[in-house]
Amino acid sequence: MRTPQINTPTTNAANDGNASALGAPAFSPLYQQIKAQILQGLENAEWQPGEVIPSEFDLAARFGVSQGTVRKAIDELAASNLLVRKQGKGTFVATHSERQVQYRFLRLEPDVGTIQTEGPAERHIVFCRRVRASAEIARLLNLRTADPLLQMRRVLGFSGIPTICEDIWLPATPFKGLSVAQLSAHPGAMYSLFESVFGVRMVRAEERIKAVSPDPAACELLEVSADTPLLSVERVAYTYNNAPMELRRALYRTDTHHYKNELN
Amino acid sequence: MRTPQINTPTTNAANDGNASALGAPAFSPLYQQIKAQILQGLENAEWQPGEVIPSEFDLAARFGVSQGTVRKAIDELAASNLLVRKQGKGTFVATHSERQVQYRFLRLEPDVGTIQTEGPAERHIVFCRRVRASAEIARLLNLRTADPLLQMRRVLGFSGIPTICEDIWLPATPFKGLSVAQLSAHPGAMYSLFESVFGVRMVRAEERIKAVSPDPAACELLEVSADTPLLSVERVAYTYNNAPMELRRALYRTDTHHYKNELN
DNA sequence: CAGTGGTCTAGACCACACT
DNA sequence: GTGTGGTCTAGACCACTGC
Repeated sequence: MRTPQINTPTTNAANDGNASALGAPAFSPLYQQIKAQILQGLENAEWQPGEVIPSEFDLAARFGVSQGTVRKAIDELAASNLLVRKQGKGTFVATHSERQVQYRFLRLEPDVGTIQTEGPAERHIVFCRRVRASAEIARLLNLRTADPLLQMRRVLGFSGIPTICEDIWLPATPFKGLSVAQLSAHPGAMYSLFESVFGVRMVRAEERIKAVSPDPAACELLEVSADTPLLSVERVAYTYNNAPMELRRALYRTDTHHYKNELN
Repeated sequence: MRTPQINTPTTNAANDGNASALGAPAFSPLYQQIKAQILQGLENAEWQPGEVIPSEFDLAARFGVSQGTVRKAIDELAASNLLVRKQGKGTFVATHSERQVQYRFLRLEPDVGTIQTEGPAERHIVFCRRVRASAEIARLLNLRTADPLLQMRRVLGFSGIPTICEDIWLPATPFKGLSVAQLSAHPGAMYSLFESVFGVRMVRAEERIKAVSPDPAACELLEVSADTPLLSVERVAYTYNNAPMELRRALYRTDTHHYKNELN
């Protein structure tokens, strides 16, 4: 939000082709630069989740471009679920708590057709403690080995059946002060808490899925026998700038549920 | 491509608000109608995969709208991977054979970092026969029970290790004449053959994933013991109009590979 | 060079929400 | 009504491709 400067200062309007003669081949369309500026505003928490951002005309004036250009920038941010447009009201910073789907990245759904709404799911936190990063976890979270982490284990159940058992690792610094009490008290999903209390917004995630046999601990927590195959889902969730902020290793029971994926 | 007519004939240019006073609340933006018309052209095979479609200006003239409106329609079709834009050359009908990724919907990748390119994968067709649809398969493919189907079973291997075993069901009518010889002869992926020989283009797919223990037949084909958990992937692939055209039930070995998913 | 898609503008009007 | 996002237009110029 600092610099209304665009590309080379020489030709501001229209299009100025490559930025600098004899320079790097870097050229990005105006709307990409606007997009980057708005993204910067989001990272700097200039606007909080749920708040409106300035109108397209305001932003256009601020950046010295036309409304259509701002529009295209916002279009892309809205497509990445970072902003939400509401006709007649404004453009809002996306938030986790408002979402219909309580579980942002959870792709598990019940086998039976429809009626079973899943309800709010029973949550049980097994433990929450401070640990140090193993080499592997450090690599996935882009930290150094032995960096401090928070680790928690929890079980999610649907209709009284424990279905998901997951270990969660978080870098200690951004989540300083996170406690079991907080986790238990918070009504909504975990990402909603991260957002409202710690200002950490998860933007996208990558999952790696395998089929495994459960270890004894998981057998007990999920109440299954040792020969029941489970879905192993390793998820790394990212904030802005592709910065990894969370690692989850979960085991899903798939006798009554399945992992649903849409391919385009 | 038939009717250059848009919404109500009364006001062609600009925007005419709701189509008919006192009529249904149906209103769709011009670019959506253009999009539908282009889609119609794709369904009617007016342009073949790999071919160019008319330029934005040509289409704009044909439909009696501005170039920007056509552009927005094409934008959405390109976003759904139905069209591919190439600057300076034109807009092309998307094709499977041209794709870098040989396997359109396959999300399995090797665990080890990078170097192993996977190669072209070894393919082995176990059988291919005519069957009749069970109630369940008929439901998934939007057919009637006992409708004629083609069923084939095949095994895919990477680096000499059999990794995927899948059953494929296809409605017999659109795929009349498909033979093992054809399948074996065709160099590329299966969807490429469907497209070039039978004119069936798969546009999107849905997968349901579970963890299972293999049945004896799968054990033998995949060379694993009965207590090795496998990923069960049921995929329904759709053409235009959300018409299901293929059902696959696959088992993936996940000891050396994993299913990779990106969540946004 | 002409033709294509890609970007940008300025202005118009529509649909929706709030007051 | 005013202000917001949503659609549409007409025209300009840029970037890339191929003749």
